[in-house]
Amino acid sequence: MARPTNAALDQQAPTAERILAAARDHFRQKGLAGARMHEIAADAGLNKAMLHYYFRSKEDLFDAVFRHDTEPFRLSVVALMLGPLPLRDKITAFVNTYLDFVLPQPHIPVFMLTTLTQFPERMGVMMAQTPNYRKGVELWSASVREAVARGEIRPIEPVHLWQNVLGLTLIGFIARPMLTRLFDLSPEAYAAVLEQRRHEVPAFILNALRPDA
Amino acid sequence: MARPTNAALDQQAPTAERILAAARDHFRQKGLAGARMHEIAADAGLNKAMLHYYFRSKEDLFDAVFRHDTEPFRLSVVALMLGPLPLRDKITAFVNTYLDFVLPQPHIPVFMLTTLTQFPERMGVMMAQTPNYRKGVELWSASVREAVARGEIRPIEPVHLWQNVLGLTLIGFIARPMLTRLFDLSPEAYAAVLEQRRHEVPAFILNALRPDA
DNA sequence: GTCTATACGCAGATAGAC
DNA sequence: GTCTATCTGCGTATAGAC
Repeated sequence: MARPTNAALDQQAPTAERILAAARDHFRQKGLAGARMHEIAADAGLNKAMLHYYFRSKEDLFDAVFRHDTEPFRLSVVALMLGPLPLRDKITAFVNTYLDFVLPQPHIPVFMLTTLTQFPERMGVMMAQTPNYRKGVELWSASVREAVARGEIRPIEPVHLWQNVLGLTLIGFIARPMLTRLFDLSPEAYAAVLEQRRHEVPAFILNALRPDA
Repeated sequence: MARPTNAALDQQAPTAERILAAARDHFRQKGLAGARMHEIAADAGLNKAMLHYYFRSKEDLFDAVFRHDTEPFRLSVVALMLGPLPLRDKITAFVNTYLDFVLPQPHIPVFMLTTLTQFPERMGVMMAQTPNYRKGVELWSASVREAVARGEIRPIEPVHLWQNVLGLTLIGFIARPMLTRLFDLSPEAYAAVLEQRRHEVPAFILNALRPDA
């Protein structure tokens, strides 16, 4: 017998895990306000009381989901930024790391961004749970400025380059409903497009940064 | 006496307008599920009953807001795509059109994208309210392919180029909470960054597309 | 730990006077 | 058109038996 792909349906898993897995699906797709505790309970094969037994309140459950969804990714990115790679390799590595995390769970980007927009105070909480993030950003900025000074890349501000990398990488997940309709793409065709971003995005960025000969 | 900037507070405006203006603020920031009818009513200087008198239900009110927020922009973009400009000018014009629409109302991008993610069926409704959108997309794709064939730009698929233009243009509005914290930018400094996108984005794209000499 | 039953509040929606 | 008062259902959360 094949294992169910969704942990929420795996009756073997410990109760807390089943709840978290079910909660993820609902919070990612409907947000904090839109999700319903009884639906989460049903998907986890339990009733509402158990949710409150394991996680005191809806907000606590939401916090657990949000943290679980973002933490490993944040830590990877900081590690990457602190690492020894030269700028262009860091860019490529970031794109690949992002796609590896998000392709299996394509709702995460919208979930993260809308949560941070609706509750900006959570950004502070997240940073507090991300050691060395400030050092990572400073190293990024420094290495962009150095590359510019050395003439390796065209002049660009670190904020703008970071924005460009991020925007190009996540747009496919955020604008999915729009892009599939506009270009009339099947789910399979769209999955292929997302996979192509792995090469398309770094190539686009590195071309844009290439200085005149 | 200066006119209040927010139409919701303008006691002179017709009631329906005041409701819509107040509703926009709430739906943009909290979404359909998170917004509260009595809060919208209070901001419009009315009570809940009036909201239901003018707009039968919460969903109807939401639809009106969503349409109002997206329609003029959609129509502009289609007009632009159907127009006579060469590809590179179309890209620049798109960026500027987008920024003109969104800079004064920076919550719109997240509002639009989360709405379409949570209720993908609305994409169909939107398309039905956007005449010639299909022709616009086809013309875009054709002109990208022609430019590639003529060697004016590096080879790239139309979906990818469209994605890149969109991602680079809207990321600043979507990732605002993240970027301001990471790079420690004041609201004024961040506003300046967004304004710089007007030049930064087209320059980045045109560099990326530049074929080898 | 897991359940059933229930408390409690609040949100959306309506009735009906003015 | 605008209001006050009210209905109704539903959603979170708790009590308490097993």
